[in-house]
Amino acid sequence: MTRIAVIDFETTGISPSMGDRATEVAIVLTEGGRVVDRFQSLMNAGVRIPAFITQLTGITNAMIAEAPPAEAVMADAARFVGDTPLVAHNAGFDQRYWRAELARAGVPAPHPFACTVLLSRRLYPEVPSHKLGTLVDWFQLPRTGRAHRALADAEMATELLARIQHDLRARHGVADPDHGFLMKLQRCAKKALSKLLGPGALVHNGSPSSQSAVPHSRDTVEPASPGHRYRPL
DNA sequence: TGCCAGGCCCTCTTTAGGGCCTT
Repeated sequence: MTRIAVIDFETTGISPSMGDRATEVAIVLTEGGRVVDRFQSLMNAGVRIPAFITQLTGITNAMIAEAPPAEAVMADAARFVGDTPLVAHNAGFDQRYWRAELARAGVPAPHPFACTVLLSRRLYPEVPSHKLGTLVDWFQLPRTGRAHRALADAEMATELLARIQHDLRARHGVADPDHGFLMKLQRCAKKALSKLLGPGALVHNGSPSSQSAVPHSRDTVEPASPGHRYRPL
């Protein structure tokens, strides 16, 4: 069964190379397109959170002060992921934090990252914006919590990934759009898409509501609740 | 308060510049 882990970080800024650190990580583990496990934790990296980041995410310095050390959280996260390939929305961002924070924890980070922004740009050129929130609204995907919190964003990215995989099967006849195929698709030049997806690769069929119903990836699992580690009952 | 980076992508391009996307 194909496993994919969808990850999202909340951070103090946009660049770990400029000293920014992760403040929260969430990972949604899927198997065969269904959510089978979740991991979420705030983390204390010993840095202060800028006010505008608190305004954006709702994560405060007081919340971080009570959180476990970043190195311990990242080691747990790495154990949770194992060798499962990762997916993120704007994966370059999350991959940089994944590598930077795991390096601080002394843990290797060889995981390949597929990117739902790149996949969305290739599959849905008609969408006016490829921001996660815009795509969720466009496809009428469920929202499970406050945007810009790690677990809620990871859940939304998981729903978007399910939509992408559904459309690859239904519209393009891809029997198994696994992580390897997603990596190949996101690297594929737009002019070469028809070779990978067929002659109708860039032909969309109208508004999202006119398309066939897509089963949600979280339909069979319990909704998220506060805590450090989430497991479906 | 707004900027900080990095990779992708488009175009009035390719010897470049700027928008998008993430926090």
